[in-house]
Amino acid sequence: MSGDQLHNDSQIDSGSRTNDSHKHKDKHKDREHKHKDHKKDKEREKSKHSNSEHKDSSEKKNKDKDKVKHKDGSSEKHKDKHKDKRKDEKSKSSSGETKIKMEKENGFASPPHIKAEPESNHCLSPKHNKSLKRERDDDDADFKPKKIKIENEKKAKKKKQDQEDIKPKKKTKDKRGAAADGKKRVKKEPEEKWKWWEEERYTDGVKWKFLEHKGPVFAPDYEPLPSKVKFYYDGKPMKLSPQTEEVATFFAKMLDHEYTTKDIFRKNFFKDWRKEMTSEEKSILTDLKKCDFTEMSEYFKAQSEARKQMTKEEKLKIKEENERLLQEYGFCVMDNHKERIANFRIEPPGLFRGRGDHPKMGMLKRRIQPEEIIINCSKDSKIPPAPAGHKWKEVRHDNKVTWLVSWNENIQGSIKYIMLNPSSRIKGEKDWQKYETARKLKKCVDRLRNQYREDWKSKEMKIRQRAVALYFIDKLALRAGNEKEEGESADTVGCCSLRVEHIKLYPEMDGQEFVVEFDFLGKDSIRYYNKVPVEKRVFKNLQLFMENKQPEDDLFDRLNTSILNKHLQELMDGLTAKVFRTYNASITLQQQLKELTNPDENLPAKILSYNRANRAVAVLCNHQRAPPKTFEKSMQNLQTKIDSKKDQISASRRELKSAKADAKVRRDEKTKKCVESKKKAVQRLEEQLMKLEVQATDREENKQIALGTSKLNYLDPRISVAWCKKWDVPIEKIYNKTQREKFAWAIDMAEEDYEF
DNA sequence: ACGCGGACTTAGCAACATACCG
DNA sequence: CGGTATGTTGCTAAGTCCGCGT
Repeated sequence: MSGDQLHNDSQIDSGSRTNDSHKHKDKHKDREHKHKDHKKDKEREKSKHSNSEHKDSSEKKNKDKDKVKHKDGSSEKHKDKHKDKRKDEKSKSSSGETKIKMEKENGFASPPHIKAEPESNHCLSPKHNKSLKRERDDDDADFKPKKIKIENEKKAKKKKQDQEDIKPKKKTKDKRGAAADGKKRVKKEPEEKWKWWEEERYTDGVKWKFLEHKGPVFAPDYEPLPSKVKFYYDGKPMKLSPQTEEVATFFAKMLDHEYTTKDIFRKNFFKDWRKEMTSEEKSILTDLKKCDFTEMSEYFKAQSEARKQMTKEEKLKIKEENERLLQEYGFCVMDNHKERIANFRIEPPGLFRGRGDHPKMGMLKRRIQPEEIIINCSKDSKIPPAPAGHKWKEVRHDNKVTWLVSWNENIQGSIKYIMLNPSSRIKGEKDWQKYETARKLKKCVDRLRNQYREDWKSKEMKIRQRAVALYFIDKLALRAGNEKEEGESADTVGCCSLRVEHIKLYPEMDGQEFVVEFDFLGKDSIRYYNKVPVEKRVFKNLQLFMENKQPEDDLFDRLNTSILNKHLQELMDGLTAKVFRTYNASITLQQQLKELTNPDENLPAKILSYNRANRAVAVLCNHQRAPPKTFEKSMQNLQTKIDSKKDQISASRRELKSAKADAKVRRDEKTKKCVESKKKAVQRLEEQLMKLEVQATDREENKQIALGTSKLNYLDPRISVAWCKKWDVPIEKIYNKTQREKFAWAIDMAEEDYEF
């Protein structure tokens, strides 16, 4: 019934769909889909275990009586770019055999135990969330930065450090901290840290009232090579003009990287290099193959070797110089407070290397001149001077944005910015708000889920697609998937931009029904591979969406991120696709922590539990990393240690035994004591062994999973802080110094009973 | 609606710094 | 004390999403 029905229905509209889903703009000439880079992806490949379904109570009662059709007039606009054969070897990717065992950890993020709280209105009502705190009074009279509170941070810090270095009386003060971060120079923060989270916030898009900074630091000028370092063309030495030589050095420095052997890289490089050449050079240097950079390359290797061999003093000097630069340019004043800048250096010139199969790899990233720089600061601030003999492109005073400096980048034509550090108020507030939005989603996620399940039955194709896509985003934490211009970057996709070739449907597989196999490259060309059983209705819809389409056609041809987000916005104020990732990540952490933490276990075991919870999130979000180069070896080392520890234990046991025997015979105080101490020794060793084993497990499980990204971007830090408080785990075990700075707000405000 | 520029978040990797081991 | 394993920071590419102009 429903199947046939659907089928028929779909034919009604398949006409129109097929029509345009097959007309392709021909802008996509061809792209050679080589995907050589797949090696890496393969290595990382893993199969995620299937996730459990949302509760699917209402399943049976919905028959597919509805008609599916496109609303006529509905934009027949297809995202019909992908014509060419993007078929590539992906298919041969053996389905996830490498898999990382994670059992339920990677389960679907929605915990069953969250009951629907009764505030649908909460979510519906637009614009009511307003602020976490009172609004900031905007006519705040004395908001001008007359006095800068933390102005002496620098000095204070310095002094502190000195102190520290001199007399390590740190222990008293920072006993908990000492363990986790450096024992010696525990850098002290300035006494009273500014708690911006206790202040009112701006409304109406104003980001600051006062902003002063020193401008960017430019890349050092090019220093020509010593004349003894030769470049050869066709076997003959050739002196290059400085600009030409500079670009040549970029290539030389990459010589032993694999990508200098790639055609696209070489082609792009050579084309851009030639643009830098004098006409004479241009006429001579016509073939990259005849260019010999090896002497240059050797020279740079020697240089970096020499750098490593520098004496302590030399190194210290460099360090001091860097520190000076940081102190001068690394901070700004924003609204009365000195704040750290994230990236105060302009990106130096070099050869572009995108990630994955990037069509622009090898292109020359130009050196940026002051004349290309836009400075943003407040009118009444001291405007940073341009370098001598130069001027800025523009100085503007836009307090509706957060950046201090911007420039255009020549590879993608995008804008680059200098902005503040994550510890800054402006970033922190935003981050906090992000988690508040996710918590708001928590309150209405059940309603939303019911909604999209209903929409699977809609008669409008567009709505069905939207609903299925949303299901994926929710269940699998996929990214939204904006359209990308073809040929501008690597061919990667997200949910809305999935193509037919990226999924395979299996009505039945390994005893499970309705399995969808995903295999595509996502952000940063990281492979997403997963086999998921889905609800029947989803499965049927997918079949419908795929009817009469080519592999390179869009799966959701009536959907894009803008349509989806518009819909989400209507369901909940502030809701967009990425909120689901945040929500599902955070709720998974919370729930996993609850599940995995064993109150009786010791500290290392608790931390392992935390890492496992964290890992469950990383798996959900597909945060992968290349296995560390030294992984096997370090694993082996650890095993050796474990083995020797075991030996020690048995030796120690034997001693204990004989001591006991001895004690039985001699029955004096001394031997008794001896037994006791042997007993202790065994215990201690066993504890050490445990710790090592835990470490080994942790590391093994972490082989190709990156925890950092989720920790930094997806997990409400208050969950972690609360967990630490609850179980008496020092926060330093979970967050390093940078992370503690970024999450200072959460550390300060979350209590042990915090609920996401 | 749509396409695009702009602003801002999220991402993995490499270089660097520090802890650790023999 | 030097060399290596491990943790941290810097770097910048690659996403998301919004708002504007058409």
